[in-house]
Amino acid sequence: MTESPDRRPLPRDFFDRPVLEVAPDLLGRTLIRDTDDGPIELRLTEVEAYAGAIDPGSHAFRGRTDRNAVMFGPPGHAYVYFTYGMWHCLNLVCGPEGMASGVLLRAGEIGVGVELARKRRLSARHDRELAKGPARLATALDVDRALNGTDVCAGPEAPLSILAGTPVPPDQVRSGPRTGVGGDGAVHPWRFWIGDDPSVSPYRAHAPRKRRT
DNA sequence: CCTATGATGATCT
DNA sequence: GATCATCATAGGT
Repeated sequence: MTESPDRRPLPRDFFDRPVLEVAPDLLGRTLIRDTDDGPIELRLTEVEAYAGAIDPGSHAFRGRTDRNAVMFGPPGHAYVYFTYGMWHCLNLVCGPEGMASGVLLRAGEIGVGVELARKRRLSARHDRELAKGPARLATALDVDRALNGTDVCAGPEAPLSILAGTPVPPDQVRSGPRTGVGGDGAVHPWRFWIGDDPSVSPYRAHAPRKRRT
């Protein structure tokens, strides 16, 4: 007997906590993207915590800029950034306000709207790869910087929102170093995922880029 | 399965 | 000019 997912929106208080509490608690929650063609729903299976101004791995580490301004605002809002010249990544801002902490949404399993996600992810050979990785997740859900700053606690009518879903029991949560984060930010096991879930992305250690000639 | 590499542009120094 | 919270592809095992 399994309990059905909770369709209530996560309250803003959920995000107004330290990011290391919020991040593992996001696993199993339901992210909804209300597109022009219909809704896409995703069950979160992998996230990473970024602890703002005290975290060398965080975009907020060197202070507020035009790009990261949303991170310094109130919790429960989307921070979307563009990277590597091609990709978008989606974060949710956590509290306390001003700490500029956030959770990178790294992977999930598409429930509703699989056909819509497939159209946006033509290179995916299996449905479990539709949102396996942060840029794939953003692509599958048609998330770009137009959604930067969206309040995700406003309910499923909003273009991007999150429902309580089915939280994951602590004994199913795994943790380890963050993907692609090097230097002093690499020591913290601030990546969280659901054990044995097929939609979780493979771990990649930080690799310095080779110099172009 | 695995590793290596090019793509591509905003952002920051 | 270098870096970047990445991905798709090519080719080897």
